[in-house]
Amino acid sequence: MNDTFKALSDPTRRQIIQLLKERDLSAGEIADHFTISKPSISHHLAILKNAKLVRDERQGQSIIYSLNATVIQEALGWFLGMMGTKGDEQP
Amino acid sequence: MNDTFKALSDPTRRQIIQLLKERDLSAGEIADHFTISKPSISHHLAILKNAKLVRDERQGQSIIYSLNATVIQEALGWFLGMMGTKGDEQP
DNA sequence: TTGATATTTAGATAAACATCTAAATACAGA
DNA sequence: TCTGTATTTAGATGTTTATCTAAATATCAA
Repeated sequence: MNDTFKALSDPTRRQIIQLLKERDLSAGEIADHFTISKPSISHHLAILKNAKLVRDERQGQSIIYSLNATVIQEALGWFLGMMGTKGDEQP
Repeated sequence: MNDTFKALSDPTRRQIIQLLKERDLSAGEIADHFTISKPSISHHLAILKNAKLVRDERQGQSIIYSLNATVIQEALGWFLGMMGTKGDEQP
């Protein structure tokens, strides 16, 4: 779960997640939304992939990235449990 | 909001939040839960404080740390919005 | 197979970060 | 006011991280 938080600690990567919330995108399409170089975006994608927050699938020349809904939900739940304030536990 | 995620990207700091979920603690009591030095813990506390995730209040010789419930709730909401998967938006 | 497009890998660099020890500050009690 | 306790600040160090350019790999189309 540490990988998840590390992955989310970078603003570019969070923005990538938000983009993928709209629709699946190729690596190049993702890179087009940023000013940093394609290799840098590729690196960020690798980190997101390693954290299993996104999946990739080759489609011809392109590689299409998509959110891994399952792991996103898991992260959401974990975050809720971690951050939930004192009064939240109901026995 | 970037400060929030940066603050949460470190396992020690997440553990501190979990400790403070139980009850308010002095800096020293917090440090006792870890093997790293007190100055290091102090540094982590400063980062959490800067992100407004915790508050501090001097009480005699000690400084008591507590969760800032408001900001925690905000962070929770922001995270939910950020991570929420595609189907989540209901018009 | 050759050429063009899409993406990643390699290698380098500078900035940010976690950690330490030693010293400074703040407070309480005698 | 002196002493002891609690905490933070300063300064140093090694590691991790984000970024870049150049080169490698993979796929498609002619």
